[in-house]
Amino acid sequence: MNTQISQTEENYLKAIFSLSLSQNKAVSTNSIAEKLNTKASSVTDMIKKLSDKKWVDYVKYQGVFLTLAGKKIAIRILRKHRLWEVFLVKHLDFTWDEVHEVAEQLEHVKSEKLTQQLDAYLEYPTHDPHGDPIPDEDGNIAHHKEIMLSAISCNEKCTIMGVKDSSVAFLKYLDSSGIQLGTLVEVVKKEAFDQSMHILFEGKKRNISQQISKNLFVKKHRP
Amino acid sequence: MNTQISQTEENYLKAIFSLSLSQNKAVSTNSIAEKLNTKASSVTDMIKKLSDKKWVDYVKYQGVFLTLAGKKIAIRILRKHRLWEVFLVKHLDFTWDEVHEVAEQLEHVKSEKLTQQLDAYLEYPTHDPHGDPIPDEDGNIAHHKEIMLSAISCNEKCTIMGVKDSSVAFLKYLDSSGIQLGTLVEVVKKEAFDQSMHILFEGKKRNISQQISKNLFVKKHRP
DNA sequence: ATTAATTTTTAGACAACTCTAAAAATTAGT
DNA sequence: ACTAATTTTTAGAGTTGTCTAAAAATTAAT
Repeated sequence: MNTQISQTEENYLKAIFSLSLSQNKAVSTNSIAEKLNTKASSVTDMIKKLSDKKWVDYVKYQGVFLTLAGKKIAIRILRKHRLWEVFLVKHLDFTWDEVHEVAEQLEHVKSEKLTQQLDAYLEYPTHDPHGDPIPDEDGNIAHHKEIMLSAISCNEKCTIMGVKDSSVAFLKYLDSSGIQLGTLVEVVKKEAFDQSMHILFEGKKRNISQQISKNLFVKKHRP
Repeated sequence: MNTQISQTEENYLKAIFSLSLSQNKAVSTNSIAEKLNTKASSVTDMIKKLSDKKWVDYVKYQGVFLTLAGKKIAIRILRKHRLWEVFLVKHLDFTWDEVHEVAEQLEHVKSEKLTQQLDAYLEYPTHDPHGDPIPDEDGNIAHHKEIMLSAISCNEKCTIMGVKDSSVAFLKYLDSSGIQLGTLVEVVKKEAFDQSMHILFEGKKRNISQQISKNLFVKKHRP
């Protein structure tokens, strides 16, 4: 059995990890296929391989769970991905909607020293440019409490902490609106009709749809 | 035909480029196989593919030449490799014998913006940590005149400009001797017997074998 | 509780890259 | 110039990861 992990295997573990975060059931073959833009039959093949290597627990027709070993690998890749994102934005003038594609490649570079030194060089950042937490060397993830802007009531204030949807289109929309991580937002009014909300930030007033407010993580300010 | 270049194809082009520098004949199948630690039959297969893609000119049993397009790709990879080496040494505390392996991975990351921004961030370095020139954006390489320390006469002075052999073993030897790029060296005496030479640098005297002096590029000081 | 719809797996095939062993071409030696 | 040694290519096969189409299992619906 080949002992070296391939980029493809890494991508599968990363996808399974990410899917398992938003549920506590086994991860289905189809959901993995959709996430990786591949076919269910390919996923089944790969899952068998990952299972042989003891990175997932697999029961036929029942989907998979990551083992501890598998989770460790997935988190290590996530850590690299997010560290590189910080590097690209902080030092190479990338915007937050440009980093993902390049980080997808950089995350597969294998060198313990590289990761550690990069972490140190960036001064041990805790979050990436989208507000997602960066796992530490031991794999601990400081996950933010998941409060969405859509859950904030009238006249309450909050700070933008992260994005749920990190598609290029959404990030570009935020840029054009002037909304960034750390932006202080006050909810002025909510429309019962379509759940859109009027918000106030940096002196500007805006109306945002529920689709927007449901994809922004916030930290509520104490009243 | 697949239009995207694979990492393997990139490595072949890089190897052919490097081999073609030290000769002006066609590059042989065997020499490529040796360089890439693979078998001649695998090389033949790949060469056919590269030839189909118009990256090499290939005549059966006669070896290959890079086409202009092929050379351009090879130089672009070399540029990325050396830029990353500079980054690793300058910012991430890597030593010059550690960088190669990691740069071999980083050089395959595909992003024009990444390369350009990295170049700018490093302030447009002209040489990598081994003294090898970094091609500019247009592929121009400022190649140093190839004078070896072994060709320097008694009582002449010179500066170490680069290494020919960049194996880990050789680089470590140099470190332990205190020889670095930029070190000013005076040739004190040459033994006719074994061509070893006595050199003086930074107040220290040393005897070095011909194997060493033949692998150090130098710039002669005007008399 | 059967049938229908959906999901998942299997079977067979293909593309990229690799290998070993044998055949063909080139080069070198006398 | 002819044989011997070397280099290169071909033929056939293995590995990884992918796909389509069909079969099997699970889930949903009446």
